[in-house]
Amino acid sequence: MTTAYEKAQLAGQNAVRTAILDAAIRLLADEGPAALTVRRISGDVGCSTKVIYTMFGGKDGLVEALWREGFARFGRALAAAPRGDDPVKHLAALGRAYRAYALAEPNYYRIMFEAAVPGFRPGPEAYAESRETLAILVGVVEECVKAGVFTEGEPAAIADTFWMAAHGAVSLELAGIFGPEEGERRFHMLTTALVRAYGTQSRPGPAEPDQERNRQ
Amino acid sequence: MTTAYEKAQLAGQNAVRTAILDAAIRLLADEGPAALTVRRISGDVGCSTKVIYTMFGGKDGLVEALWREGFARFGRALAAAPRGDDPVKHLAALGRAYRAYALAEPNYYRIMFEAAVPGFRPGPEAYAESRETLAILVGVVEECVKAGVFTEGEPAAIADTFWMAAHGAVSLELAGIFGPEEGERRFHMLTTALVRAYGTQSRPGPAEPDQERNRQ
DNA sequence: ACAAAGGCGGTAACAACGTTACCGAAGAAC
DNA sequence: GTTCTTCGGTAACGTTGTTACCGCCTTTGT
Repeated sequence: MTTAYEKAQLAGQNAVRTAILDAAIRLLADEGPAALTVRRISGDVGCSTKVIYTMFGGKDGLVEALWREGFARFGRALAAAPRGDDPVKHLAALGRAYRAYALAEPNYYRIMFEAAVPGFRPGPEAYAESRETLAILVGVVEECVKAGVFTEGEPAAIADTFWMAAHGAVSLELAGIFGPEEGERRFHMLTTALVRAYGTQSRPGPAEPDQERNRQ
Repeated sequence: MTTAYEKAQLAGQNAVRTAILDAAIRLLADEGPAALTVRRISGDVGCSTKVIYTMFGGKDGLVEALWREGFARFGRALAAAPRGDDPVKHLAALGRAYRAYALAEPNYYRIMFEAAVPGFRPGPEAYAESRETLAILVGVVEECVKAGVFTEGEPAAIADTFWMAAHGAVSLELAGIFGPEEGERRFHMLTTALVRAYGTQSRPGPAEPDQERNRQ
């Protein structure tokens, strides 16, 4: 009898690598980050723990691979949001896709944005990758500015605030603060408020000295 | 020679309890949630691990005590925000106090809002306590509505969106996405945008059927 | 084609973790 | 004064991530 692991072993080390990743992905989706133990994964695959160390350099390496996988899925989910004809509608669809992804794959989201695996912190180049995933959001905001529905402002900064708002909303919802129905209402309320704000932004004109800014 | 632990033991079990909590608090602040191990805490206090189990029922019980301590500190920080004469200014001060607390005691914040201690999930009554801490925010929003600067809307819902926005901002900043200076700019931009949005909210009047809401 | 060398992987161990069974001691109850 | 309960220290158990050791297989050199 040949196990699945032995078959993958014959197919080359790349097949073993993807077999391990698949097992980890299934484990993460089914039972959450706490089930991601080196022994459990190697047991599911049918190999020893040593293989994970030679393939990924340790648990952190494997989690980083999961981290990248999560961002890839996240990016595809955002790219699949209906574009429509109106950049504002595209922006709204992007927001719904953001929340839908976080709720559909909460364990990936927690690994990506909340340090769900105790020892793991993504490297500095990982932050760049996260921003790259959110580049699509910057593009849509740029279109909104060009179309004149957003009156002024740096697109990257505006996009960041949408990101912060969406992240805060789904983060609290994932934490259990809001139920699903309340979560959707609040998410919609927050994002539409932001759209309204940037549509009615006062020009830098006179007055409004913003003297409160640097107190505290 | 009498150790600090023996002295506390003579002073009653309450003194032992606070001695353990103090050690855990110091450990959390100095080295983060990963350093919160039963052995380490009991070693610092000078007692055996068993005491923590009789006092708190296990590590989760101790972490829950830290969780409550964090919310108490958070509540005091929010209450200390300068009230001023204008509810909008009070709201802005509240936002700055929110961010300042999260940056000043990030490990508490992570325990409270991101599951920084692996096994620990706060109980259902804990969510009620978290909302109670944020009640001050609801009160300020109510004042803004009464004063007419916020044109309409349920104060609790509006307050929730401010909470979501603030949480998302500091959560991404704590994750290292934004540097401190950029973090402050983005935080200010997001919160002022929300204030602007609720000040210019369109009355439920005609048109605006909001037909995008329940698609996806 | 045969020997030498290198690397890959399984076994078993190590340190550290949360948790608990055991048991002695100390105080409470009658 | 005797008994009984409760509390805490010791030492263990079952986990975890990680690695030293050592065969076995593949590859390379001639």
